[in-house]
Amino acid sequence: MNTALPNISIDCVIFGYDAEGLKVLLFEETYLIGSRKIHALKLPGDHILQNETLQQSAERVLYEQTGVRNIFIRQFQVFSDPDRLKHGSIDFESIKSQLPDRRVITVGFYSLVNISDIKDPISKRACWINCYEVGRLIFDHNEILDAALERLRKELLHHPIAFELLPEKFSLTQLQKLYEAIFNTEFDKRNFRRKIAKMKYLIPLDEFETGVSHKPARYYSFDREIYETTRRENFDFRL
Amino acid sequence: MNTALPNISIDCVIFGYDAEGLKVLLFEETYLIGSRKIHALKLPGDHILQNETLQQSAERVLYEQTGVRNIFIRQFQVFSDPDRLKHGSIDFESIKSQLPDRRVITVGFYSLVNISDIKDPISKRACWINCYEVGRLIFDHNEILDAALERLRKELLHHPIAFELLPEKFSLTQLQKLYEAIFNTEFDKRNFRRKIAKMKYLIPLDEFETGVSHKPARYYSFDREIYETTRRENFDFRL
DNA sequence: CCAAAAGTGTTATCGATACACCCATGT
DNA sequence: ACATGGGTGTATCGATAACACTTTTGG
Repeated sequence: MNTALPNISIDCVIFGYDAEGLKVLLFEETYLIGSRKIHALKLPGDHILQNETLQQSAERVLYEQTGVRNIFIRQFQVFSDPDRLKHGSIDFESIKSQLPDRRVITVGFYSLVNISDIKDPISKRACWINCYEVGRLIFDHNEILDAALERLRKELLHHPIAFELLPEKFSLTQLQKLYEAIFNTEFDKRNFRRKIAKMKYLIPLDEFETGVSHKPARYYSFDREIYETTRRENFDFRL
Repeated sequence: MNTALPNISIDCVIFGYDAEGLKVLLFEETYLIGSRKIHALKLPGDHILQNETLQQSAERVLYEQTGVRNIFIRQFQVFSDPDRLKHGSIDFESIKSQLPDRRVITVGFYSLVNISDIKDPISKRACWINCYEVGRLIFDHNEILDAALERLRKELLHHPIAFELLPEKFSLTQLQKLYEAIFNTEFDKRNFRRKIAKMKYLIPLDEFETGVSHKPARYYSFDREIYETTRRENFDFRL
């Protein structure tokens, strides 16, 4: 039988992107305090089962929340403070009786999805929240979210994961806006495009935006084949 | 009471450096197969206790093995394959009865120590092995070691952790040899030193090598203060 | 005086940055 | 015709990479 391991869970920071900016998928949990229902936001997560790896567990949670599979999702850090459940947006003592009476260590995963790929029926209790407007979450989930964003940025500097967040075909402006959303800054358009031009795995297509009242943008696509075969490990220890 | 959590352990990849090159600390475990004692090399590790974080657990193991505290040690990856104990240098079935009968997920830590800082009496069963000459280890420990080395290299490109491996005062040649050992390559001396010269937190001292039959090298030291205050996050997404 | 490692400079190329105007389209 | 965002080039500066000789010491 496939029981859950008692002391280990995973939590998923699922980043999504659309025209409004960078978002994160949060899940509304309901607790009873006395006879009052109270709602608290948390990251989606679960305990892991006897027969699955952490990776499989995270993919399962991701699928349950978004209905998509085969998506970029990666572990980034373990959170093991023995008191990690005692902090956060909701008073621990009030809900203690509704929580398992044992210590739980959690492994943080982060994921990138293209929001428009996701058909509506995610869980009714899940919602996309603008990444920079997330309020207080339950437990140590703010800490997990912050660490995920930091890691996402680091990763993005060296790996082409941005394309996970975009539709198959995208304009360079979309790509630039995405980078700007994630790094919370702005880039110069010409320099950005020069950089792009050096990436041989970004393929300019013969398709263009339609129905816009300005010069239509060319679409590009990301060619993973070319990327895998031409990427060079960059060697530089600038410290 | 401070019991151990049953399903979670940590394993430490402790890198050390001396004139002979980059080494890793391994631990000789003894198992009984029938009436024969057999020896197998593994990474030092332990289960974690109820009241400690993973970090504390790793620091405890590091202290037990090396006698040093306050050393750079950092988690890098969780290994959670349900069958992870079944692979490795020693036949799982033969020793199964000597292992806990449950699944164990392990968190890998890597650490850097200066071998010459370590007084002799490490555990009698521990030894330093040249990093590139490690044979087959028990369980999935080769995988953990490889991942640690990869992570060490990545980290070294952007953070000044090399100094953890060197004595307080060191020559530029020592530093270069260290980088060459870790990256398993060679660098041009002049270009290397030019790069060093830009790092304002590497302080040239008025002390020199003695007793060598060639021009004595100047010693340098690493100033963490200056590093912390002058480091800039480098922004570049070369993909 | 010899051996051994320390230390040092120049040139060519490449990548990063800063900056302003014309183009194609829908209304 | 105008408003909107798409698209392009140049000049300066700093970083990288390739390359060989002189210096200091101990033996």
